[in-house]
Amino acid sequence: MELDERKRKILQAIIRNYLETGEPVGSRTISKYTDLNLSSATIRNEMADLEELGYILQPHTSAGRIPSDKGYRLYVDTMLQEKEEQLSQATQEVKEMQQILLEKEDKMEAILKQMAKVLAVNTNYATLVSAPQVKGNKLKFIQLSRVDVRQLLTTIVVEGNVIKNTMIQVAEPLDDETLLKLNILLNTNLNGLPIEEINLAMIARLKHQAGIYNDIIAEVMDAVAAVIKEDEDIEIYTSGTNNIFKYPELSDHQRASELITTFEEKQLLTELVQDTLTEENSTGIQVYIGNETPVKTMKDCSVVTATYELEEGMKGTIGIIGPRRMDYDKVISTLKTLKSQLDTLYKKEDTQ
Amino acid sequence: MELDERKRKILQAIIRNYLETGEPVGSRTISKYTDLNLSSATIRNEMADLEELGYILQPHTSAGRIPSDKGYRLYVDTMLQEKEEQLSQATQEVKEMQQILLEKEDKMEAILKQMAKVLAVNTNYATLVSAPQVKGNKLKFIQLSRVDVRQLLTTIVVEGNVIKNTMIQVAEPLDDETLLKLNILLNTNLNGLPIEEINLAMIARLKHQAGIYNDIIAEVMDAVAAVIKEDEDIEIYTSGTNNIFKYPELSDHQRASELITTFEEKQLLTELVQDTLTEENSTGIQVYIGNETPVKTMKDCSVVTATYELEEGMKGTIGIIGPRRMDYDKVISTLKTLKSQLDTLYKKEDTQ
DNA sequence: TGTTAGCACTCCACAACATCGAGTGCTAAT
DNA sequence: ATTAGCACTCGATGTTGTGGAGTGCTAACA
Repeated sequence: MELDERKRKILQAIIRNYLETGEPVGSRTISKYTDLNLSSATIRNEMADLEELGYILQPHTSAGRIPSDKGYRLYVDTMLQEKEEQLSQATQEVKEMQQILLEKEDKMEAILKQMAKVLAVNTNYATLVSAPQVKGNKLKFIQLSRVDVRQLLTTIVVEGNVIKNTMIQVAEPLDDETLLKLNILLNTNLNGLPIEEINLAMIARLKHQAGIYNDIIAEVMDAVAAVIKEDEDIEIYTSGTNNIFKYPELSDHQRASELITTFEEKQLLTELVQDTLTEENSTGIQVYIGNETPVKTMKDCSVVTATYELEEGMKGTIGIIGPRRMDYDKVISTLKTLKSQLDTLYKKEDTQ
Repeated sequence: MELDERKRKILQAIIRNYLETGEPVGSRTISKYTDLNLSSATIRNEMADLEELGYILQPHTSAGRIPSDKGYRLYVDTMLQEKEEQLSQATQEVKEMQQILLEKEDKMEAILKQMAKVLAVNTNYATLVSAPQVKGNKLKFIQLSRVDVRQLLTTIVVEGNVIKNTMIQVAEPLDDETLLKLNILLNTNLNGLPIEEINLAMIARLKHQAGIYNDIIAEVMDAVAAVIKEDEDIEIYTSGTNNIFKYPELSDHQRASELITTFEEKQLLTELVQDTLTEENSTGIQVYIGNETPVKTMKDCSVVTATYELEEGMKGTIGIIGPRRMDYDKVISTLKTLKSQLDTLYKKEDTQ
């Protein structure tokens, strides 16, 4: 059996209708909904075929049909309609984002949180934003300052202006000259190095050069190591988790509790983010339908993600999590627009 | 009508039983549960009295009784049993906390998150931890560093070792000498000042002294202002929100959705934290029962909070949010122990 | 006078049952 | 190939009835 044009149209109609209502859709509905001018009986025959082909399924014998994962997949891959109006509608949220990014000060964290929130409010789905990873970035600046007689402050700036601080308690006071020497030593040796390359061998060499300042160097290196390590567990911000209650198919106790937990324990989401970052395709947009998602607790959800790249190597993820019957059109076009805005942001800034 | 000893005992028995089961408790149950050796009929009479006095109520005519807010209040105020075993049991979690605090490095944020989590896992309630506020604290260290030709890094350390950074873009490069001068100017003028006192008048004076470096001073002051402002909105960490699903009385759609939203939009919790911090009583522990809580969405919950003080003026809050029928005994003793641990932490550290 | 046994009554929870209607598959006619 | 018609299925919804837990009240008792 073939999936001819008419079957495709009917499938499309079924999915569209189901996305709107969330109810199984029957043959009579389709018979009127489409401009195919076919009777419900004909539709019924076609539907039986579509079911056999695996694109739709029946919750029970005398109910209408709902799309299967395979059906959604086909829809997402080949049937999305990029209407103009849709696009302009999508930019609604994107405009708000731009506003946020313009006022961006330097509080990356606050911006990302805000982004997640605006997206959630506008889409009525749960959202997720991962902070850009500094993977492969270079150390730009390192400094020791004396804050107190026995307290030193390590300040480390990585490319992309990620700033980290650590306090170090020293056993015996350092004089200004020593401090200056240490700073020069650190900067000449470490500046410009990708943070991943600052490893044990490097530390050993520095310790050697440091001579009597062994202990302090060791502590500073620990701080640097902490920075590197810290960036390994990705920061993820979520918003709109309560939106799941808007979709009955997700909000029974069992599922709701699992999902809420997943959103709270953000490390459960890293798998998703990682997957997105690695499996990047040409558009930078990925759609996970139902069981396709890497996170098992989301098997009844669909997830649409976009990978953005602020600067060379600074990649992050934006994700939207909702029910299978998600408004893919809107979500995808929103993410596409947002992604392109973010992608060009750095360049713009650079040339301004 | 008086609340005599027997009535108290019956009330206590009703509450205890209800805390365990969550079901309305009937006269027959109490008749056997207590060692009063009274028949169910007698209990019934007493229960009618207790209801008239407002300590208990009936969900419907032929159901048992459940405690009213007034009943819970009396229980919490006068009937808590601080068994020894209870206390030692409570310290279970506290020990984990101590562990966490010992490994504390300097990542306040991580510690607080972890604290919230451990508490949530152990108690089966939702938890909240607010970061200590720096209110009234003094500026300890301020420094400008050149990171790049046109980028300056402002590092500000406040007492209690809260560190803030801001990047400043400057129009034209500064030479080393100027930078040094600026640093001296900033430190001599600002060090030791309570951050609240760094206001417009101060800025004006500095601008005057700064002469041609007007612009940079202005920017630095903005950064300082940002630090102050930032500490106004309290940081709150929550955990175990999914625990609400363990209590049927909280987990219908309506309530669950509201609660989840409240926990996600943490600013909705600031009111609670503020209230706790201001209305501090002798024990430092506060119990809000049902409608007593400042947050309306929690009218079906009870909240127990503790105020801890790391250093002079650095106060924070720990809270446990659960159903009205919360295990007050356990929660309160856990929080008491934890609070005292935190309160003494700073002193210990200082003298070690 | 306080306590208790007994009893009629109330009301919810739960199960059994009936009903309705949307939707189907199939057949036969067009 | 399409469609009208029909018997059938099955969940959703509503009705009814029964059981049991619990009450309040009364009368008897210590």
